Amino acid sequence: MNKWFGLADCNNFYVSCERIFNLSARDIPVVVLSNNDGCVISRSQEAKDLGIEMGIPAHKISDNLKTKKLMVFSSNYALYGDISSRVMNCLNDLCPAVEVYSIDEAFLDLSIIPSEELYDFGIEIKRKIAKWTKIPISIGIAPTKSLAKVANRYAKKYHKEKGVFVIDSEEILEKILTETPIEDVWGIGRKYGKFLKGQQVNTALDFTKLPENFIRKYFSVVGLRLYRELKGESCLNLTEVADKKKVVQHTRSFGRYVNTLRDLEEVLTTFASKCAEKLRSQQSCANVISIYIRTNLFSKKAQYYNSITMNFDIPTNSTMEIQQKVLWGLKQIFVQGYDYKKAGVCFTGLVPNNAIQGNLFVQETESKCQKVSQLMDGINAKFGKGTIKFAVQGINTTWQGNAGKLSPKFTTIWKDIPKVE
DNA sequence: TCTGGGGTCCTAGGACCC
DNA sequence: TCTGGGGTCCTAGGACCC
Repeated sequence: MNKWFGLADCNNFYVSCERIFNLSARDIPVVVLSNNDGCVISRSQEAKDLGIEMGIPAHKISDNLKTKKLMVFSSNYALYGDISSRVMNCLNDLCPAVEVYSIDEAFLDLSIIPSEELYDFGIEIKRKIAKWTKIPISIGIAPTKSLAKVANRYAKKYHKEKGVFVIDSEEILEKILTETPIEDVWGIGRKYGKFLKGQQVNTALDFTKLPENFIRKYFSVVGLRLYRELKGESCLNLTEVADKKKVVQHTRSFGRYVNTLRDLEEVLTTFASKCAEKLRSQQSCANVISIYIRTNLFSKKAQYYNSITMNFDIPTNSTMEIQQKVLWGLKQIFVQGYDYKKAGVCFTGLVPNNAIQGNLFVQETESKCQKVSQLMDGINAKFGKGTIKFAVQGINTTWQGNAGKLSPKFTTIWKDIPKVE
């Protein structure tokens, strides 16, 4: 039996989320900015038409703000995350099997759908998602995941009205691959794209015509898989259950410069506490923690970067234990006299809670710390994030990033729920 | 003035073991 | 003085993704 993969991808996802509740954002150019209102990370079609590029710094679109009717939003991840899970739930209801690939994309296993019905099936999914969630999606369908990606891109670009495209014959496959520039292929980034173009490999079709030993020589097995997938041989399966994270981190730029040890303590213990919550929510403990602090890379002033990596005697996810480690580590790397702009905390060596190796030489304090963390999680779940935290995390967190254009958390906070009057 | 954040996988090379 | 070969594990760095 033939395999059929679908790729459902939300169009301009963050912008589309903002448009659900904000009617004045429809039909005009809209962009959503990254954390700290730094860069453009989502654009409506109208904003794309204005020539606003993906990833450009926000200050470079200030002209558009003045002269065009451009609407700007700070990113509202509480909203996007919630809308995303609604879309994914709908896809789960409609499809035999779903792999959530990112906040706005999912692979679908459509192998049981008769091939002559695939297109209509795609149209129906799209129609229902639009009706149920107000999010427009595009769907690409093909015999491999990589080709479903290609088909999806093609649907967005050339079949915008219908938003569905199926690669179901050799002729169509060849035509699509010819019309897909190599740098637009999933898995071909800037570096490989440049290299391939230098070799006169300009389209996805050119790539599939290369001899296999060329691929083996210049690409890893990832490239080889892609090569085979583009030729129609399915190498990547659908994985319905997401694995636990292998790395958990929290890094942010600040809304203002930070110069004191005390403020950095607030920052890093806050970041560490967010990570600890993430670790507990996936029932993992960490063996290793790294922290770093840095000045503003884009500034001409004196630069400083330093990091430290520390091991725990026994893997932990307890906020208290972690914060003690952070405070000690920060003292090792902090140097007075710089304007700090960014910091981060990263946990690695993650192990499941129930598979923790004890340490002969350390007395286990299993522990009040654990209980305190669990209690705090409970309180914060009930009364809202940040209801209770450690004093070291500070109260007047003036270093927090800018988010001047933040929309309400329409679907996740009671007081923000839209009212009909 | 203002430039994001969180991930994955693979490979090469060094340390170490028998 | 002569000093092998096969293997594992870990880490850093690079490439990519959304």
